[in-house]
Amino acid sequence: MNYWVFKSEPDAYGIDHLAAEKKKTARWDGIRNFQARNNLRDLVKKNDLVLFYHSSCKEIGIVGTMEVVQAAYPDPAQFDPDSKYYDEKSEPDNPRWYSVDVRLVEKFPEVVPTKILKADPMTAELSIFKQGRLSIASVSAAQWEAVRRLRADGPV
DNA sequence: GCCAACGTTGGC
DNA sequence: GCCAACGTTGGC
Repeated sequence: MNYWVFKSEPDAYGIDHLAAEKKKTARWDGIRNFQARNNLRDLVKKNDLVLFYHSSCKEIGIVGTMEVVQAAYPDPAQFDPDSKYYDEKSEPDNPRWYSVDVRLVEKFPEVVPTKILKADPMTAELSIFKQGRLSIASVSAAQWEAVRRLRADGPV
């Protein structure tokens, strides 16, 4: 089983949106970056665990955890001309973009903010800080454990 | 809202 | 296949 971090702007889709979904489950779609796509399509598997990261917002940081409930399948939005994720270059028999389905496991009582994450030697190495654009990135078991610890010891 | 950093595109 | 220009992301 692998660990991941998924990034999203909460104004567009945040953890509270996921919490409000039926069965707290939703399609994670709109990934339009090739390296993120490769991770999603080839490496993200059912039952993998995911950190939910809020970017470009007031409280930037890790806000909870999710579980992958459905491995990669073609993102239907790429074929929908009305979607902002429409991609005219993608063909149905050779889709460019993929989605997975995720279920909310836990919303943290407090955001674990970037300041705290960057202060910890383990989580400072998270790829979200190393490679800004990667919206789907792997997390080591040690990093996952470090986040769990920061969450438990975090600011009151 | 600004600006730096990076991914993608397109001309050669 | 390189690389400059462009657009977008994302932290502050």
